[in-house]
Amino acid sequence: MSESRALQLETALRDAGVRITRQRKLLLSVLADCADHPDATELHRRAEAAGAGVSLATVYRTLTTLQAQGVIEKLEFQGEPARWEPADQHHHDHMIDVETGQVIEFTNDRIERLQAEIAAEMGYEIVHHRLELYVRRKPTA
Amino acid sequence: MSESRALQLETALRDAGVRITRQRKLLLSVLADCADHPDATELHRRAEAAGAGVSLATVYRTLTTLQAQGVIEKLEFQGEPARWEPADQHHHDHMIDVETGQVIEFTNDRIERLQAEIAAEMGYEIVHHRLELYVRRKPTA
DNA sequence: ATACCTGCAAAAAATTTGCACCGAC
DNA sequence: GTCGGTGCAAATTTTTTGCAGGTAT
Repeated sequence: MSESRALQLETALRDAGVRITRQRKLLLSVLADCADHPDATELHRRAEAAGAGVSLATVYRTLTTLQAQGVIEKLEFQGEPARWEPADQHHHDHMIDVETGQVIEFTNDRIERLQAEIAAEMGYEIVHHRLELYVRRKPTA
Repeated sequence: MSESRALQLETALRDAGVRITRQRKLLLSVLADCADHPDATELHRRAEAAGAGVSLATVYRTLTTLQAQGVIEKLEFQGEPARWEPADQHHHDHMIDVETGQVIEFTNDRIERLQAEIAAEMGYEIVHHRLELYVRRKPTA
């Protein structure tokens, strides 16, 4: 399943003129298995753990390439190194639990619409946006 | 005016146990004059331009101190160095014109409320948030 | 007088890049 | 075979820190 997802991407990338090297294959498979939002160093660690070698420089270059192809997305939370996630079909925002560091994804159409309205009112259109809620679990009274 | 604002802050800071040094006075006055959102290097440049000297290390340390005192706020836009703004009485979000880099401040109560609702629905309370709209001027058809 | 602050220069942390070699197509 | 990709190590960029001396209170 995540196996086939990675293969699917390889075809699409090749069609887009991106060469499928051993390192890229490896990173695609590591990314396909991500349930979380790892940074470059962590992805490098996982890739190495998966057996084959990749240099950290190549990890960075590959992430940039895959982002340009729309395959992954870059997340830049407060002051941490950049994290990455497979590009999803549906846009979503992020909630970060400040205690645990856990990242929760969510969507809300009303917020999306309001953002577009606000921009439009001021004569702009949205290219992209970033909404992050830094939260704490509510005390269960 | 911005003169008195800086003096006002000096008193408050002193009361909070923060020593008012020549360098901090200088930075407070530079910050009070900011209509924009400069980064540490830019603040350093302006401070030097204002006559007296400050080391960049001190600029960084002072910014951290002032942030801890709630006097200024740190902005971290996409991949750029951190920028700073005087802490305002009223919270606001930011719109960044991707063509010009211009930063526009805005507020929207409905968005604020929706955010709180979303967090609450999932059992969280918001500690703080970040909403950035990266926008482009709409073609005036 | 005593902390706390500052400058300098070195260290860190994250990411990028030059260059020679290698491998996908 | 060609052109783009990779590894390595060095460079960049932004920010932090150790230490010796300075200064606000």
